[in-house]
Amino acid sequence: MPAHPATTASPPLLAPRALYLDVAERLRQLIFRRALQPAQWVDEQRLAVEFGISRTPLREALKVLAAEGLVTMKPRRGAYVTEVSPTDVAQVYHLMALLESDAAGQVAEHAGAAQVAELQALHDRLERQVRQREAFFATNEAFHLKLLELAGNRWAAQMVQDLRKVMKLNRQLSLFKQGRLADSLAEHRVVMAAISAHDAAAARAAIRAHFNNGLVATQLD
Amino acid sequence: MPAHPATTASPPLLAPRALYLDVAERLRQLIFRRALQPAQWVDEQRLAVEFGISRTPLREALKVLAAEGLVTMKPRRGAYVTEVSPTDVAQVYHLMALLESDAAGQVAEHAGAAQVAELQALHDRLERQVRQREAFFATNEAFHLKLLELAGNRWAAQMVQDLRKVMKLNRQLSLFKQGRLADSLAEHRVVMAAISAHDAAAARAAIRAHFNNGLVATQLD
DNA sequence: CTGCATAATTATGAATTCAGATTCCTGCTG
DNA sequence: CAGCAGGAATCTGAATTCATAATTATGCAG
Repeated sequence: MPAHPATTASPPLLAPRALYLDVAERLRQLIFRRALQPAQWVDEQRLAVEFGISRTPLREALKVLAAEGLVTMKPRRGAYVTEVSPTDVAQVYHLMALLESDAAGQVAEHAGAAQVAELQALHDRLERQVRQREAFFATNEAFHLKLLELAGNRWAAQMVQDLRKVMKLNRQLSLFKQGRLADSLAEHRVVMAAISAHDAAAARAAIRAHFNNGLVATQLD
Repeated sequence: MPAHPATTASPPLLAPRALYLDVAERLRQLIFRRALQPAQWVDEQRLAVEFGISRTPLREALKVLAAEGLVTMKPRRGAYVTEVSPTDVAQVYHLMALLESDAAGQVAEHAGAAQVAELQALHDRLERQVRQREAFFATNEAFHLKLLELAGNRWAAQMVQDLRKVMKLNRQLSLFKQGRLADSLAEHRVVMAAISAHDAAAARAAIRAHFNNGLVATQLD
């Protein structure tokens, strides 16, 4: 009788998930941190050595990033980090406003007390992190993703996640602007109030205003 | 007009485009034609032989389809064609309504006469093809994509294209329902009228109604 | 005959190898 | 000295090979 230390173990023991997905995530981080800059050519060989893997999974990951819009594949000359124009930024903000305002409306209408509490908890954390830019950034993203999750449309959630990845390509993120953090927080309060009051129209309007202000912030100076 | 840097030169002479993209398209066709059915395992080796290629570009293509949501990768056991539940169908219709109604509003507000004429030409073709299911289907898709193109948001256009791919996974497409073609055409007339009149609110409402009716049609019988 | 352990087969995931195209360098020519 | 031709080096894209996990088949014990 074989002694099974972990018969309950989930299918992936040593390989939690596919390597190419890990590599894709590492590449995203490099791109977001500007270790790979917009328009820059992606050196497959160098990265494969750096990651300690072969080019095969790296190339698979690059194709996923290409489908997400983070890189562009040029035939016979490899992958290039996508450049995001001001027009792109405006279009992506517009779409995020569209998708998230719809989600906020749904949540305001259908969310139960427990779900609203989940959102409120994230919002409260935001209030406390207004002085910590990085933490605020992370919690802000968590809040928006939770909103999408509560709305219950997995396709919308996936889309917004992809759009957020693209936005991170843009150095001029609104949250990095002077005074924007406090403004953003104030706008979040309005969103939370509308959702708590189950006022769908107000929630939609608040989210639209939030994203519109965010877009305007990126366009200043 | 200062054209884009490299619009004049045709980069792909002998290599029209990347092989993995061709393979991805062939796989999509197999999936849409039910040669690969929902929940079915995708046999890499068989397909590689069938396509006369190695498994490498095939696996790259599968990763792209996974990012699009057409297949699901299960670690250590390959790719499976995505199953689309009735809930998924409803969610995807909702998103297409959201994105396209916004696009229709933009077009109604900002499109010039030439652009409206382009749409009208496609609509006129639809009117003539009401008895040819396949042709109607193709022109219908062309109309919707043209609408997105005229709205000018490339991210929205890409999203709707991906959503349409997912919808094709569903055998119960509304256009295949009895009497739905004629109804769909009537709804398109309302959309065209609103756009021609540059009535954004009416255009948005017409598109929403169009998709809502389409969703309801998939849910009947 | 049923159920489980073990061996053989098969498939996935990744590394390696190979072919062909592109780029870069060198040296020649005008 | 500039510009181009030719060739070496480099890189992409794809095939092939290899290791390991999963599946199926087989045989044995109860």
